[in-house]
Amino acid sequence: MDELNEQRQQRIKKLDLLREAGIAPYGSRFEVKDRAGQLLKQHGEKPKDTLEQEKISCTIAGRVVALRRFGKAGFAVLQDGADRLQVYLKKDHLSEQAYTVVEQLDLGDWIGVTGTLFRTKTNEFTVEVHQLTFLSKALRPLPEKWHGLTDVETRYRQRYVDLIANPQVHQIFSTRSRIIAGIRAFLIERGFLEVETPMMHPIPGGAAAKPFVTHHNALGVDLYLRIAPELYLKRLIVGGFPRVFEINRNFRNEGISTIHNPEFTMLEFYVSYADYQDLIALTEELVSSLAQQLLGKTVIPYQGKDIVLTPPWRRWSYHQAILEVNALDPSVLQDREKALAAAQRLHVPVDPKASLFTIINEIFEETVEPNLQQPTFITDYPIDISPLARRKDSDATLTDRFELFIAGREIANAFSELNDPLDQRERFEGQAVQREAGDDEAHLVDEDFLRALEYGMPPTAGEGIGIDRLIMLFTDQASIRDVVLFPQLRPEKP
RNA sequence: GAGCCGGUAGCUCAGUCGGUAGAGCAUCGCCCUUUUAAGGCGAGGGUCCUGGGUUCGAGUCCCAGCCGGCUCACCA
Repeated sequence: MDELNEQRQQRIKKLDLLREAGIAPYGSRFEVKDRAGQLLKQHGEKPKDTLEQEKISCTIAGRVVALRRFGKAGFAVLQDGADRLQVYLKKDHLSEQAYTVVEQLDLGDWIGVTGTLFRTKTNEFTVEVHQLTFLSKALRPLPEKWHGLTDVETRYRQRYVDLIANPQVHQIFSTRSRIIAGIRAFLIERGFLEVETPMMHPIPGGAAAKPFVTHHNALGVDLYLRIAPELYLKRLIVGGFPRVFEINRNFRNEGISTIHNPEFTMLEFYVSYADYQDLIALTEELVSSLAQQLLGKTVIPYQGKDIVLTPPWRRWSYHQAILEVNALDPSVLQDREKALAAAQRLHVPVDPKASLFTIINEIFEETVEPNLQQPTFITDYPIDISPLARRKDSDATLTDRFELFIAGREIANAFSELNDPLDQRERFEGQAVQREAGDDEAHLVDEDFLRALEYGMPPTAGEGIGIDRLIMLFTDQASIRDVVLFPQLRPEKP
């Protein structure tokens, strides 16, 4: 803090000077009549003469992000949302008090101005200011004007500074908001009801993941931050809502990486009477139409490569993909020893005691997933790794399920829901066996969920989409931390 | 959790072989009424991440730790 004091003390001194001149350094209401972006759009292309004839008056507010003063006049650049507009501050045009403000102005301060639009000698679209209202004093200096703020730790810890200094970061989070709004509109248009289900669960369910634990004092019970909303949303299908969705946070007590944050945003939606094939079509339409709407195209750049979101996307069965990518004989899918040998040959590290489906899944993750750069629906997952999904009619060892991969990452997971309460109970019991065998992420039996299914759930298809990863794709970001406003970091030392 | 890389002024960064810690921007003073990385002249500003050690002497070498990034592990 001490090293900051020089600049900070200077600014506090100016703050006092403003007070002495009768100006509130932390003001109140200001009637903003115009926005910089809208002025640029409406008048920004008009030639000098036209602006001089029209004498357009405007009132805008914003943060001073550049200041070029000379003698008794100067230019400031105001940042108003995503837009920047230059204002001209000339002593002759301002009251004595207003010019006092100009003299004490620092980078970072907020001001409101009223004036007329014109073009400077260098043809810059500018507001000639006649009235100036001081709105708020910044006591800390802004990062350097040319390089901005690049220190990654500071960018994440003090996102407010990142947003001030880096317009492209501002843009990413604006896009994030528009993507989520677009998804919401898409679903509501198709008859979905948006719902909110509990974030605190007595039994963490709906996914295989380690939960965060918390405690409710009055009830005297431990609760878990949800790892997925799935089991609650299906209760609502039982309750008779035919189409529901929820966009909200899930919490998983696991590692942090460029594609994992402990809290992340998930869209889950459920469609009565539909199956997973219907969701394949819906997913293609949702993602490609969002791309068209927000980016104006369905072939989008991601980390130096083009991703083709134009439907239709590739469909590839889980087992076919494993066999084709590795040129394996189908018998490895049935024989644990053969699978183990194949894994070793392919340099896929596996526990020699692992079950057949675990070995096969390791091979899938190691060899197939990285190849799924263009959008691909991997279908027909084995039942052993799909405890909530409906069995295939044609093969009881597989499920009516798909996962969507783009850029080598899982983006969505969907299936025809298992609505047979007796089968579901058996699956939960199978999970309990896996849990006892040491898999602490196997699903827990949720008796109330089973009771709900026993009241009858219509045939239903459900899907979860990882919103942060989708946003990474749309905004061409390599790290989830760059699409989450306040990513999780170790607490700062006091 | 492991490996690699990084942490020096408010910000962006240099710092040679171990020998008094630097630049640009920002800040302060003076000049300047159309600039736009404005300009000119002058000035101030440092827990070199922290703690040990080696040394006559450490930003620099060694050890331990903290924080961050990336990769891996983990995460169906």
